[in-house]
Amino acid sequence: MGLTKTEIFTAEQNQLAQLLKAMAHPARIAILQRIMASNTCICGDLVDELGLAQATISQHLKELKNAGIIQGTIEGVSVCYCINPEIWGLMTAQIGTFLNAYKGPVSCC
Amino acid sequence: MGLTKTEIFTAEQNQLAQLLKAMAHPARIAILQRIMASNTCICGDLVDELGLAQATISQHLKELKNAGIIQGTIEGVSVCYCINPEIWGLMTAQIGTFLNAYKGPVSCC
DNA sequence: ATATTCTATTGTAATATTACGATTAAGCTT
DNA sequence: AAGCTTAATCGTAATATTACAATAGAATAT
Repeated sequence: MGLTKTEIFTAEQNQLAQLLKAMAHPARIAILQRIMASNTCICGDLVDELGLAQATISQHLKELKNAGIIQGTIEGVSVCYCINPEIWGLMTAQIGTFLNAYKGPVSCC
Repeated sequence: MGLTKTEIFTAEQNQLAQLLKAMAHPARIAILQRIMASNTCICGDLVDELGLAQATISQHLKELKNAGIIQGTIEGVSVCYCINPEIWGLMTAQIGTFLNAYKGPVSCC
């Protein structure tokens, strides 16, 4: 045990869960907010601004990158991260569809 | 180590992360979708319809309840779960604000 | 070439999550 | 009361996550 039974769920459910999971950590939310705040991308600034070790930031960035939410390009000696516009759009739509499926309290407990 | 350093993040970041985390599992997404599908609430139906053990479903329901996303009322011998309208609304707004903070690719990598 | 800077990776410890069998608790039914 | 149904809880095993020090890799600067 201990591992999610992905095979019993739909691809959409698994994908949505994966995207939500990628953002479901305060550090990663902070990272995404920081990237969005400066249109121009950043990188090692995150290490200074958030109070986490460099290895930890790098690990969080990797998770966001694996989920496809951000992308990084090497800019000389440093790495420039930014939002992946397509994935962000798809994700926003997918989350919106899910959340808007709720049509208020009809007759419930 | 091994525990999230919540103290270095804002209350908003921690709260949003917590809500996202509560939904960041295909089983919990399936549960929420199932609850939304039948306006009228369900309970043990989930055990039959999802392919997970009763204890596992109960555990997932508990997490959703802890996050405030759903609420359960005892209905005789069974328990009726439904969406918590207020939290759902707040959550939708909070996630929307976060996702809409991204204003497309301005000049990035 | 050597040093410096920046980031990724490796290794590791602490903790959390996921899943399920077994048990308990609470409410009907007879 | 005794039995049945439904759901929560406990205990446990397997795996995943979070965080960091230490190290490695890659590009620039001296």
